[in-house]
Amino acid sequence: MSKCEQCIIKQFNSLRALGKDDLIRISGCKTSKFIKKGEILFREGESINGVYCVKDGVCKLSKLSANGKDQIVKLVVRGDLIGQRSLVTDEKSNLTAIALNDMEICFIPRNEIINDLTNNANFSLDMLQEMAKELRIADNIIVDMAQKSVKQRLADVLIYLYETFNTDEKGFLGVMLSREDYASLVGTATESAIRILSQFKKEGLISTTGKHVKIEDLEGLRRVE
Amino acid sequence: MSKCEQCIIKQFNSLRALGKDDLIRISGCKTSKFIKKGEILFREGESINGVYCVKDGVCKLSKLSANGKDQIVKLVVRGDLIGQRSLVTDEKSNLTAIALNDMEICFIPRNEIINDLTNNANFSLDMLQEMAKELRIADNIIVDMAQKSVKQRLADVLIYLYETFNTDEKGFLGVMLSREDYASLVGTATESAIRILSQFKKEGLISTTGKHVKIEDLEGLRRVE
DNA sequence: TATAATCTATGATATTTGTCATGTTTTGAT
DNA sequence: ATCAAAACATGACAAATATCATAGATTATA
Repeated sequence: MSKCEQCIIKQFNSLRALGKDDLIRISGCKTSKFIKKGEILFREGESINGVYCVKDGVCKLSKLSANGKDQIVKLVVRGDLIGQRSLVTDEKSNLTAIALNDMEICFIPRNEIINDLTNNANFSLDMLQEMAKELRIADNIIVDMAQKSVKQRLADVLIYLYETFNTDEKGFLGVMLSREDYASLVGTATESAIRILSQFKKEGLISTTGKHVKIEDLEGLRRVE
Repeated sequence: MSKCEQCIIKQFNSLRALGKDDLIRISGCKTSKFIKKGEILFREGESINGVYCVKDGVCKLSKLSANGKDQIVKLVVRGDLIGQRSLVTDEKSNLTAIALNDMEICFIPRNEIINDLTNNANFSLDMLQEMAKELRIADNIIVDMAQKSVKQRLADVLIYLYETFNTDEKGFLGVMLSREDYASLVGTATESAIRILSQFKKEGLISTTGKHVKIEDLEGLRRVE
């Protein structure tokens, strides 16, 4: 099993703020897991009791709305932590986490890391900064959800995916989502998402082969209204 | 001018986590202001360079969307801090703050408080917990924006206002918003907000006298679909 | 207190989005 | 390779929401 103090992934999250001794201690009690595509890490309402550090793969954080549809709030990628909020507030999870890929993750139990939060100002400040960034992003999403059309939001999602996951050798987006996931990211009906993707294809903005999506005209997507 | 160390308002925000000495120091360099209804505290893109502590009154935090409409992201009330995010990340403001009431606020310059954030683990942890709560609320708003109808969102807003501001002697909501503000909170056109408020009146859920709104049937509002 | 400016209200209509139905394609398991 | 299940696609229609136009009510101010 790999050691936290040597792991490059920690550069991408608040664990970078911990000292070597703390990392060695944490390394000793962390567990490492492989999660298969589609598997559930945890559900809304469950206690997480620790934080996950994503070594590889992608995962969606979603919430069930009153009308029975899942809304994806955030995609979590390599290097991200999951569960900081519950760690900090000691509440049950507000979201459900489901792997979109095969994932490799490490789990650090709450007991082992909660003291670092109260004693290590570097660590808590780093986490505070990360959370401040997330909050700004969330505010921007609220504005977009309220003010942009479904078509614009779907174009935004495609641009976001392109910029976040890049493309594979063949030029396809580095993450494969179902049409339902697209709908759930945008906050629309699955049929609407399908229709708009079809329209984008006709307009030459994207091309698709099954679930594989290729961005053909990034600037065109940016111009969608 | 009132002294921070004796001020009861600090109980409601992270300043409660500071020690007496720090509060006395901060008290010595804070400024106190009265802001009139409609006045702008700061605009999107400006540097705030400190935090505001709201002693009295209400203020809206909004963001201009691409289509030219303002979206209200959050209402800030007595006891809240404004500008923590910018304090933490040292970025310019992402939002515009406009008073909905006559307000009384204190301003604490960044330089005076930033060291507390890096040195005082109690303070940064408290702020981290507050921000974690805000982030959960923001996630829930994203889901509501994406999945609920305008009518439901407007009913939610009325319930939120009732629970947050209570009512005056005559039973009217403790905060007075324009129809445009209602629309901007919900994320819809002003005409749509007006129409739905009219409908709520006809259904006996609320009554209005000019800008004054009275909740007549709270449970009915909760049942709106 | 007049008068302009702003806010509220409502109708008519267009546009967007959701829902239901149906057929096709892809995927996964045996 | 075959079959069933799931995912994708599209048409037809309904519902929700936005936009434009217009008029009345309220508010601020000279």
